[in-house]
Amino acid sequence: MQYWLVKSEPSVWSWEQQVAKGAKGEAWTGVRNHTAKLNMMKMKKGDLAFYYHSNEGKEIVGIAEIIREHYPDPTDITGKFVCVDIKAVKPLKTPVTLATVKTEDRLADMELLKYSRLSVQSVTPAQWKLVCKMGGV
DNA sequence: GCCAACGTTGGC
DNA sequence: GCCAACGTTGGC
Repeated sequence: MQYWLVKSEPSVWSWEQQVAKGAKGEAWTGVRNHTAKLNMMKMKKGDLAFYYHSNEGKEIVGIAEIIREHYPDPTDITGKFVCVDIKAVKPLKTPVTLATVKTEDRLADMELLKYSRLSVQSVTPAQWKLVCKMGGV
């Protein structure tokens, strides 16, 4: 069981849209970065991921579950990139903002702070627990 | 295979 | 809107 963090601009694909898809979930497409791709290829069915809103909000808003492991991204004409299917599990009671993450010493190593441009990141179990606690879950 | 130029992302 | 970080492209 591994933990992840996926990022989306709410104006492109928001948590609310993800929730509206329900248990069927939605393909997480459009990733065009090889580091992110490698992370997606490591994802297993049942793994959990934080759902982060970039640009607007800049906060972790919810928890999603990987419901289908990687397969070729249908939106990628070159066939090089992959996607996974995810579904919304539950929202954080209190969204954890980027500013809050920055003030927490124990989260100083989060990839969110180190590699701000990476759209699919891994999260350690310790980081996962702490962010859940901070988010009221 | 190096590296400069350029494009994109995302925080501020 | 600016800029830093970083990925990609293309000339040599």
